[in-house]
Parts: sequence; structure tokens; C-alpha cells
Amino acid sequence: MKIGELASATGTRAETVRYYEKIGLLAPPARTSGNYRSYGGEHLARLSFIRRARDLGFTIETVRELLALSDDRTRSCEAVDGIARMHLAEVDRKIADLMALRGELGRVIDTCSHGTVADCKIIEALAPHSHG
Amino acid sequence: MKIGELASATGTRAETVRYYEKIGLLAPPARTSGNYRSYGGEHLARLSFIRRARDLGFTIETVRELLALSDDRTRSCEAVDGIARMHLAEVDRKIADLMALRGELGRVIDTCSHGTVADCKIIEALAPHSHG
DNA sequence: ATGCACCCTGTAGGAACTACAAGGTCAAGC
DNA sequence: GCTTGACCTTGTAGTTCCTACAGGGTGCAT
Repeated sequence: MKIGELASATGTRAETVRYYEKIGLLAPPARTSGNYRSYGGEHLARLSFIRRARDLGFTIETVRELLALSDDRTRSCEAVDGIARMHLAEVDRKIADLMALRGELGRVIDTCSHGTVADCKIIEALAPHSHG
Repeated sequence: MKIGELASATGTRAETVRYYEKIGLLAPPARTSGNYRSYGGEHLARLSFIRRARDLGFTIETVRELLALSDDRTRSCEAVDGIARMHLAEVDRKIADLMALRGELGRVIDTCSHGTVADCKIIEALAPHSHG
């Protein structure tokens, strides 16, 4: 499996795959006689995991931790659980922030009277506010 | 008004103010005899606008557009409204993604909390997806 | 005159990629 | 057998939005 195939199989770009290899997240694969990277099922599984975790908002460093945990099967689930919990809290914060933002943005848009910029409420809403 | 005062009046850092000047978002102010930046009400208003728009999640480039639009007072509000609506849609999408993530993390924690190592499903939870 | 808080410029770093540039490999088509 | 074009290689620099120095200058109080 060449890098392009691996990339499209996992929804990644070839550049990103090489980047993951460079930062030590994905093991360097064997090479063909023409010096092309040659991937197998192990790499596919691993990269799928990485992609999915990244999509779920885990940082590269957290993904590294999770991979280390999954590699060491003797370890308890507690560490994994802890990481997940930390992320859950973070995700909850992000959701709350975005909901507040959404409300404000929605209000701003609702006030738009579709006139000229001179009396655009959106611009007004962005204009100077007291700030501490 | 010196840079530090402007910064604290708008909830920004001095470095960020200089950065905004460097990328052409904020006009260079007059200088004192000692070469300090000297800001007036115009700068305060504009930086407040920038800060608020950034807090609402608009990118620097979008803020630039909004500033350009707001400078042309006779222009129709339509473009401004469109930008805000597009941004709102983006925020909605992010919220949806985060809600999905939240559910997944919750499930992982739930599974982990009453199980042994063998039962830990976090790795499986992040296992390969089909990618087309 | 001596601190000290603040200001100046310029550059490097950080997170996680992304986009070249300049060249090598390979299968297909003529 | 040779060309075309898609793909691969390495390396480096750019992206976004700042943040953090380093190494110096200014202004005010003691």
C-alpha cells in the first residue's frame, strides 16, 4: 500500500502521513526498491486510530498517550478513563462557549434591518463597548 | 494614550496591538518624542471593534472585510449580514461536532467505569472507520 | 543617580498541518 | 523505446494568531 492509498483510505493527506511519521506518531514503513513507502494493515489501523482521535478533538500529544496506553495492554483502564474525562470537561466548556457565542451572533443578525451600513446593527453591535 | 493603556482598555496585550499594526489591521499611531506609540479615540474604537469581532470568532481576514465594509457607510448591509450568517452556520456546525464528540467520550467513560482492562472500549471506540 | 515600570525593534517559537520546489519512479499508450 | 502524466521522494518555508523573549531606550519617583 502506497502513501496515497493509505491516505485516501483514512481520510488523510499524504503530507500529513509523512508529517506523522516525522513527529514519531506513525512508525516508518518498509520501502520498495524505488524508495516508495510501503504500508501494511498495522499502519492502516494505527493511522485510522490517529485520524479518528484527532477528529474527536484530541491533541497530538494526547493521541500519543492513548497509543502508548493501547500498546501497553497490562495497564489499567484508569489512565485512559482519566484522559477521556479531561477531554469531556474540555468539550463541555467549548460547547458552552460556542452556545453563548451562537446566541449573541444570532441576536446581532436578527437586528439587521437590511438598510445601509450607516445604520447596520451588526456593525453597531461590534462597535465600542465598555471593556473593563 | 500609550500602548499599555490601550491594551488594557480593550482587553488586549501590547504585543497583540503591535501585531495588529504590523499586519495592517490597526493604523500606525503618532509617536511621542520618546518614540512611544500615542493612541487616540479612533484607535480605541477600532481596536474595540476588532477585539469584539475576534471574540465572536471572526477570523482576522473576516475582521478586515468587516472593517472595510463598515468604512463605506453608504453601502448596503447585505454583505455584512451575509458574513455574519455564514459565521453563524459555521458555529452551528462546530457545536454539532462537539456534541457528537461529547456523546462518544461519555460512552467511553461509561464503559470504562464499570469494566476491567479487557472491557475497556476506548481503543475500539476510536477504531477504523470506512473512508471512501 | 538609581530603581522600576513601561516602551521600542526584531526574531523565534508553537500546533498541526499545508504548500511548494526540484527531482525520481512507474504504468500506460503510441 | 520513448513520452506523458500521475504519483512518489526530500527538504524547506508558509499558514493562523498570536506569545515570548533578547537587548536595549524612556519617564517618573525617590
